[in-house]
This record gives sequence, C-alpha cells and structure tokens, in this order.
Amino acid sequence: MTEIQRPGALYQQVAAAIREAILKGEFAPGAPLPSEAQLIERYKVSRPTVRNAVAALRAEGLIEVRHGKGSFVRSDGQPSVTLDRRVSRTAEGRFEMPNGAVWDETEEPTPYRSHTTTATGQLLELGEEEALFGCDRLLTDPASGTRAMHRTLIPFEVAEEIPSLADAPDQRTASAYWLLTQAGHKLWWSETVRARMPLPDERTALQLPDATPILHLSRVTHGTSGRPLILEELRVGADRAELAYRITADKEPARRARG
Amino acid sequence: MTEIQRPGALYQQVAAAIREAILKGEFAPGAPLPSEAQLIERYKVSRPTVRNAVAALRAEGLIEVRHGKGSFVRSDGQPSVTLDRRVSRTAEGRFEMPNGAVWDETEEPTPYRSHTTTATGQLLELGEEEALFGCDRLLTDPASGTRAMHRTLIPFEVAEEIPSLADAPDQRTASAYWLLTQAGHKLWWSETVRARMPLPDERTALQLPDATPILHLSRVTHGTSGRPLILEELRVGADRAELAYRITADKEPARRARG
DNA sequence: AGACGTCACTTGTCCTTACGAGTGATGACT
DNA sequence: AGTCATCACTCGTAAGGACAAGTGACGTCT
Repeated sequence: MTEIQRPGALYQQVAAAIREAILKGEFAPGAPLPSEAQLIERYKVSRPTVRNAVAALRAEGLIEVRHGKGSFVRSDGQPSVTLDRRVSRTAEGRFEMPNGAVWDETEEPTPYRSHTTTATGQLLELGEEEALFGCDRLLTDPASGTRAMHRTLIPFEVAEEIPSLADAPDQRTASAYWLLTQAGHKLWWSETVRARMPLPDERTALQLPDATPILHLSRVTHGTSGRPLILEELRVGADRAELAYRITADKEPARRARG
Repeated sequence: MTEIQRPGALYQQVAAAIREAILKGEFAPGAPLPSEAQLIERYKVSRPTVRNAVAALRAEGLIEVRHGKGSFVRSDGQPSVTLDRRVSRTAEGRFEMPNGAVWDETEEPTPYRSHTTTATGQLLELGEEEALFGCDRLLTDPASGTRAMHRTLIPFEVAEEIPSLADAPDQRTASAYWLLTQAGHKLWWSETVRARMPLPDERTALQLPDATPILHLSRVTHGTSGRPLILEELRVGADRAELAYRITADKEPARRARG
C-alpha cells in the first residue's frame, strides 16, 4: 500500500481505494478494472490481499468478475422490468394484470399436492400440515430475459368449493380470479414484500449475478368469505425487477399490523 | 473431504455439506457451528478452504460469524417489523400511517436545499438540476431496534404554492399530506420498491449484518393537479422489515408500465 | 472479596507457492 | 483459406505458515 493510510485492514484500504476510484468515475461502468497482477504491483500487496479486496467489492455489487477475462464495473442501471402489482378489470368484468401477458412459461408448470408450512399456513390462516394444491412455474420475460419463480397454493377446502380451480391448478392466475368471481366472490388482495439473498438453487434458476438479492412477494387473494382463497408467491432478481404499487387513502383507520 | 464427492470445487463441497447439515436441522438456529479447526479435521482440508466455504455460507446469509467466538446459524426468522404501506384517514379527515407513530427520530432532521438527480427528477416528472427542498431522517423503531433512513424531497414549485410546506420541510409526512389536502388536493400515491446490497455508509447507518440487502422504497404523492407533489424515499434493512400492501381491482384497465 | 493478568480458544489478516481453468489472439499446419 | 494447436493472459482453487485480535475463563495477587 503506497497510498495514504486508511482505517482498517490492508485489504479494506485497497478495497476503499478502488471503490473511490470507481465512484469518482475513474473506471466507467462496464469498463475493466486493472487485473489482479496490476493491482498487486500498484498497491504492493500480495495476491490474497488483492483478491480479498476484490471479493469485498464484489459482495457490495459494485463490480463483476468474469473468469479468464477480468473484473468490470457493474452498471448501476435501473431495473429493466417494472412489475406493476395492480389488478384491473375489463368492461366485461374479466381480470387483467399489467404484467400478466408479458411472461413466457420457461418450463412446463408442475402441479402437485402438498401441505402448509408454518409460513404458508399463517398467510392462508390455516394450521400446519393442511392439504393444498400447488403449482410451480418458471417464467421469463422475453424482452429483457428477466426470470421469475411463481408458485400458486390453493387450500384443499377452497378447491373443493370451486372444483374447476382444482381441475386445473396450473392455469394462469387471471382465470383463477375469474372463477372465484363467478362463484360469487368479490376479490381483494394483500401482498407482502421481502428481500433476501438467494439460495443456491434460486441463484441458478433465476440466473442471478453475484451480490444480487431477490424480491420475494406473497400475494393472498381474499374473497367475500373471511378466509384466504389463494396464496401466490413470486421470486425475482432485484437487479432486473422493481415493483410498483398504487395507494389510495382508506376511509377507516387501518388496523395495526403485527410488530 | 471424506464425504461423497459432489460437483464443483472442494470448498463448495464443504459449503454444501455444512449447508445441508444446517437445513437438515443438525445445527439449530442460533447454535454454534464447529470451529474452523474442527472443520479442518472433519473434512480433511486446509484452513483457506474451510474459510472459503464459511465465506460462501456467510454471503448466502445462512450463518453469522463473530470474531473470537465462532460461527452461528442465523435464525431465518420472520422480519420483526411489518411496514404497512397503506394510508388511512380519520373521521376528521386527517391522515394516519399505520407505522407512522412507531418510529423515533434517532438524529435531528437535517433540512437542506438540493437539486434533482436523474432518478429523482424522473420520479417527480422534472428535469435534472431542478431546485427542491430536502430533509433526511434516521428513524428507529424502539420496540425492535430496526433502523430506517427516510428522505423527503419537495420540488421548489410545489413549496411555493403551499408555503407552509417549505416553512417546515422537517415535519412528519402525515402533516404534509394534511397541508396538501387543505390546499384542495385529493391525494393518491404511487410507490416503487427495489432491493439491493447496501453501500458501506448505509451498512453502518442501518447497523446491518452481513449479506443483508436493503429495501428501497420511493413514494410519490400525487394530487389533483397532474404533477407529483412530494417524493419520499425509505431505506430499511430487509432482515428486519417486510412491506405490506393492499390491492383492490381497478375499474379501468391499468396502463402498461415501462419495460 | 475483588481486581487484574494470563492463557487457551476463537476468527481475522497476510504472506508465499503452486497449479487448474476459461478466454482470446497468434501462428503454424493442412 | 480454413482449421486447429499453442501461448499468454485472465481469474479460480488449494495448501502451508505466521502472527494479530477478540473473547471468556481461570487463577493469582492485592
């Protein structure tokens, strides 16, 4: 390290120096960083130290490393897809989701039977180990290449009431909404948003680069009866997608959420 | 590695073995993992390999490492705070935000004058370098210790129309909404949600552990006039907070979002 | 009894060395 | 001209050694 002494470990000083150079615009987005060998010479440190510094910047999502090619400044560009989470109805009363028509099925939907877990049971206001129908989809937006994992869970009881739901648990959600409406339900939805780092299988399925969190949405469909009807889960890489919501003022005060 | 050969590098095999052990429940959440020395002996690999494996699990957010103490399984527990993003009105017409009363000001609000950037300008439907009033807050939820960074941006033109807005740009947002309503506006909001890894200063300000993404919300207040009135930004650690939205079916079909 | 130093344990940092593996250009051979 | 081997460059993996630094318990000294 020939530079000014900074706080912390050597590799952190190197990382800070590179970070500043990037943020100062010394390396444009997409441009290659100096190779490890060059960084070793520039800062007079060993290779593990350089690699440690690079790993730190990688974990921050600031750079991207390609085997055999080099390190590159990641473009902090906007997400390429905005997921509009509104639901609208056509003049005929059918449902339309703004992004619903955009996605392609990358794989065949795989309907299955399963049971509630602690988390899904709570959202569906059921106990644990309650029977339900499920269907998983891997979706792709052909325009941007963005991938998403979609899951539909329908409690056994709800499927019994509306048999056509269980007959085709792999159908698109818009038609599921339509079936529920025909059965006399007036629908509304509650949606919960979380972000977390992906598990390895999610990383590969969604083709995520390093240091990319995923957005995890849980949408519960509510009808005229008190109990939840459908649980949908959507997982999508946060580098590619952002969410859009529309909020209007409720008349009655909102009841306090847990926590 | 005495275990069965798995795909990939040695350290990935070790990481996979530990990951499976955790997910299988062999190590309960909060429980300590074997020390590096023990892992070296168990898998017959060198210390760098063990450390590499541990680093991978750390980046996944699966474990937490404390200097001088050991590695511990992170509890994948639910977020402790649910941010209900609805807005409601009392009988008197005043606004209430479900979580609005929960937060404490950790530091004094710091009002300032600034200009739009590319991103904020787009959300406010203004050009770049347009004048605006800003105010940053560091908020803490005393119950859970969750921290959040809040920013309010008010275009100069809007502040001119409603002077009391500019007089006190550091006031709570509920009163800002009230002022706009008194000025004849009927309010609605559009909110955009993103997730990304924190910058170093965000990590420290929000006191985030490793491998923790942040949720980045942008809420634009719309009034009776076409143009956006206020931009609020909220950044909060995704390990502590989740978001809750309520969706009702629009009458008219939603216009397609960009992307 | 209390304060404090020491020690054994943990992870953190840093070095050297060696080889494996992906990438692209160069040049020789067909 | 086209095909393919080679080479130089990149990052990835793996080992071994040494010392620093945080943590907590144990034991000694006051």
